[in-house]
Amino acid sequence: MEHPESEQLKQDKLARYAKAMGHPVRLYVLKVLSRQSCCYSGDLSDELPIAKSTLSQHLKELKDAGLIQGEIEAPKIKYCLNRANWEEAKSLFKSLMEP
Amino acid sequence: MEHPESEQLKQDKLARYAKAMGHPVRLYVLKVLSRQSCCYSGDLSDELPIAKSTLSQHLKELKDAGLIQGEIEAPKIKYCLNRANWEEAKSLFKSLMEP
DNA sequence: ATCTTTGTTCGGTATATTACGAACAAGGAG
DNA sequence: CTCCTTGTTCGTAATATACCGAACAAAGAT
Repeated sequence: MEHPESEQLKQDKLARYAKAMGHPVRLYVLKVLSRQSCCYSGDLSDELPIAKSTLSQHLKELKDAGLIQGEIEAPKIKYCLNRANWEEAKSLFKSLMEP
Repeated sequence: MEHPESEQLKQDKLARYAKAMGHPVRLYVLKVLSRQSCCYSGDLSDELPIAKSTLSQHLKELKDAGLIQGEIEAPKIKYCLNRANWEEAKSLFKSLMEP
């Protein structure tokens, strides 16, 4: 019997998730999204003391890491957690920290 | 009744922990240490395909983030998890991901 | 006192991150 | 069509990260 996924691969995945979470702004976004279904970029922009373009960059990083996803709802964009990957991240953190 | 610690502060702490965990090598070190009490830098060096100096840098980052601590046991250095902070990190991740 | 082992620190380089404002798209409103 | 709103992308700059080999420091071994 072997692993369906190598430890190495899991490690790299978790590192990727952790890295994406390694900034206060991105963590804030994730917190908001984990507590409500979705939100608009503008909502976040109102609450955060950073330029729109900077926020956009952070959202892109979260998207690239697979933690969130955006859906166009013109003229806005609705952001939600990527639930599947969020659960995966949770499970990877758990198995690291609660062996 | 209020928070003994502001949400903001917790967020920043978690971001700091997450950032420290955001690299495969550092994650590997943490995994090893979470499964055995301690280890020596040399043990890690043998298993990792990176220069000693690079490993040393990663260990320093983990130390600066408060996740590990080193104890001199000449001529080696024994590294252990910083249990208190490890538990704190665990709890912060939990409260983010399992609200 | 010299050698050896173990790690850290230094110097250097390449790449990545964070941030901003200005310019640019996309699409609804008037 | 022209304006307005919403976000992204571009250009740029400062700082941080990741990595290596060489030099250095500490302390036990010979």
